[in-house]
Amino acid sequence: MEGKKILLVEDDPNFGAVLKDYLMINDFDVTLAKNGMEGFEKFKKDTYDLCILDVMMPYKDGYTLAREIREKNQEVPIIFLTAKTLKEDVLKGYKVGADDYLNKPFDSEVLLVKIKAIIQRKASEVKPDTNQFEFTIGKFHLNSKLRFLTFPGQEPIKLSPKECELLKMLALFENDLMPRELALTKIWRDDNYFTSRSMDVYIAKLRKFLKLDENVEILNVHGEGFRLLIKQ
Amino acid sequence: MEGKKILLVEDDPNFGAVLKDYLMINDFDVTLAKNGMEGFEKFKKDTYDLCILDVMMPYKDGYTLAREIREKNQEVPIIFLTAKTLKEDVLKGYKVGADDYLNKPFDSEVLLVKIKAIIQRKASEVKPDTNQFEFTIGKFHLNSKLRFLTFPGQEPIKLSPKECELLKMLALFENDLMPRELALTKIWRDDNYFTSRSMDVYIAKLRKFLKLDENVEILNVHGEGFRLLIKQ
DNA sequence: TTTTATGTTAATCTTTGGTTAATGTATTTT
DNA sequence: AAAATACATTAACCAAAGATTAACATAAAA
Repeated sequence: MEGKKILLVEDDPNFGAVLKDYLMINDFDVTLAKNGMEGFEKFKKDTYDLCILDVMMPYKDGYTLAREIREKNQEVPIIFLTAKTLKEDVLKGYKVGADDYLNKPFDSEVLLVKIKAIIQRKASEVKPDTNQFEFTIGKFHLNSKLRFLTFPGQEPIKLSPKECELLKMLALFENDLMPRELALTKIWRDDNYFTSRSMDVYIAKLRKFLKLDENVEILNVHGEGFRLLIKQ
Repeated sequence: MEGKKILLVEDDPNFGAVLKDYLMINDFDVTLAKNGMEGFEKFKKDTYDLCILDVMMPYKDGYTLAREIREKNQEVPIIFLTAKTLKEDVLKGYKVGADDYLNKPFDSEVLLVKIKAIIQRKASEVKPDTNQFEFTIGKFHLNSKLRFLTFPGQEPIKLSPKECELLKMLALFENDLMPRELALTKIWRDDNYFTSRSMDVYIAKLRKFLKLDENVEILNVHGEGFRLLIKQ
């Protein structure tokens, strides 16, 4: 549950700051945006596990923002914060794809319980895309669930979570460019100098493993990303 | 969604009847019980897709009933109806394993939306067959009802409830990953540092028992969970 | 040729898991 | 009621696994 990324969009700066601090104390990684516009910009730039949106905001209200977020991402859970308890609002929220509704003023402990319940629920749902976990990479076979990379006549190689996720993503883009930025935001959940270097380290590790099959190779596309090349 | 069975436990006969009718008009198959005692009797006699429990009831309140229901069945969704909005009550409800909370007076349309959302969610969850209680684990045989683990030429080993549940869950995932989080939420009903360590202690105990058969092993998948490996 | 991006190794830091034993807690036996 | 028991949780310590960072080397682009 630790380190889950939350996008908090709240126009009241005091309340926003307090709530952010409270969530961070409880081991969430919180990004605060002070209006709908900024919220959507931040949403596009990163990958979040949960969005908490204030309904009443100037320029762009919570519902509009939620609809925009849903266009980009059908999965991410959304919680609305609202002072209103009007039925139409609640129904409107559910229609836009809300996961829960919280009336202000609310108890922080209740919010925490709800957040945990929602994140846990989402985690246990079957995701159609991410569900594939068996890959053939040249003579190799990758099981990304058990994190095993097998090669005929060899003991299976155990992969670390990062090694495994990276190789899986390369395999999904087989022979095609896997953008650097994509791997960083999806796997490292952050895109900066250090995570970028970290990724390079992992590329080196994978190359070492993949040496067993001379027809498999990870190529760099300068400034763009990497390419898992599988010859013939 | 049609014909789903709902157990409605509500002591106010007027309100109960109205709600029952409303739900039946909306194609649910509703059984009404007028107190906790009767509710539990009816629950044991049939299989329901959802329970809607009033919190405030004479003799046996909704929480107590929910706990009893949870003992028999960890899966069935529970919605509480309550006039109170006290924080402790909400938290208590979630701890007992509630799926949602509704404050009276509530809007019937909202209730309907919630019911549908919850039933749909539960339907999409994968549930391993929890009724099975006989397992073959290599040369071992586990009876999870009597909590006996037998090995040819040995006195049967008596297992404690936790030992047994954990081994059973591992057996259900035989040779596949049993996610740590799943065992914690299902068996320990909580997922935190201490329950996690407690589980590790139980894994150690099970490993000790399983040593008798060198083809049976509990492997760890770092950060993910455990795997009951049964060789050939 | 100067800057920027990548390759690689090793050191350091962090998180997770294994194990034993002590402590807590409820139930049963005496 | 006290003692015994069975079981579960917590603590403590160590080991293993994994991730990041630093440092230096090399390659590609501006």
